[in-house]
Amino acid sequence: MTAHEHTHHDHDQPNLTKNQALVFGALDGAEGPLTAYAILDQLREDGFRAPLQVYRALDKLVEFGMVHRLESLNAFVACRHPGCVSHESAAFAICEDCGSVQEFSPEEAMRVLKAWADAKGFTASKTTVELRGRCKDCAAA
Amino acid sequence: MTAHEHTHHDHDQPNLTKNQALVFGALDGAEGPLTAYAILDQLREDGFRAPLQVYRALDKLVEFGMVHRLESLNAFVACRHPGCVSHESAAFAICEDCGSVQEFSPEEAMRVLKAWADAKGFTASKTTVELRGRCKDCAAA
DNA sequence: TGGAGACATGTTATAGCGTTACATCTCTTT
DNA sequence: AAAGAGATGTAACGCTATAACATGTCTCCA
Repeated sequence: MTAHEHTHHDHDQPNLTKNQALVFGALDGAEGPLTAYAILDQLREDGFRAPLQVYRALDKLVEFGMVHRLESLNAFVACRHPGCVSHESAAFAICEDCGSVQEFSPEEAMRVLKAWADAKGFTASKTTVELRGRCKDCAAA
Repeated sequence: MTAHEHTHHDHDQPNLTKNQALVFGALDGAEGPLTAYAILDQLREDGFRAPLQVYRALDKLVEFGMVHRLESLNAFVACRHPGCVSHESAAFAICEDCGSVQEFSPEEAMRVLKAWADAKGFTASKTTVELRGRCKDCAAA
């Protein structure tokens, strides 16, 4: 079972290893983001025993572009790029009331950031954009 | 000694408490970002003994807009807003080679993000924008 | 004047997130 | 069969952050 043949952020679904498939399944089935330890607890019945098993799988899944890390939460979500846009331009709106996360692709904003980077000679390998606040539903409640 | 009378992200320099002043001094004198524990170690000779002393001061300094938290590093930097722009629109370019951090204010990008949020009914209380990559100097080397 | 309230501080313990180091297993290739 | 590469298992540890509780230090005002 191999999980290679990948350049970087490929759009093809790679052949996942057993652990990668289990971790992705946990994230894909979850409503919101999960921490590594939450995933570990969920996968104990599948034989998971140590954090490293989760982190190793997460590293690969992020590399494949199938999972995003939310820096401001120290948590992970399965990728739901609306319209199947580039994984490079992902941004997240995180509701601090209900914990929901919306993924979106602010391509115009990303262009502006890239323009700044180009002008400064900065080569960005990853761009993190996260909005923390209150979602529509929670604001209405 | 008081450190109040603040609405939110005031531009006035508040009267800092002893601990706040020490922590801010450490960050302001540092070349790059510092973790809370690095600050703690640096302030042991000033009587600091526990992480909480640092975190309490950091919370206030962030609230005052004098310090930014870098989510992707779990570290903190003194604010160096070029041109004294709003603390609300701060972004950071973090070099993974040399550890340097450039703060900038991509107001156009922030406007685009705010427009998305408005359209979705999302009220953002904080916006995190961090570029990870390679700075000009390190690319040249 | 002395007590109440508000805020800052001190201290210990603990919870949560992530990695190092090392051993083993399973395939593929030759 | 031997060698190499990648995946996995396990234990121990280190870094990041907070909970809970105790104490100190002011100001205000009855």
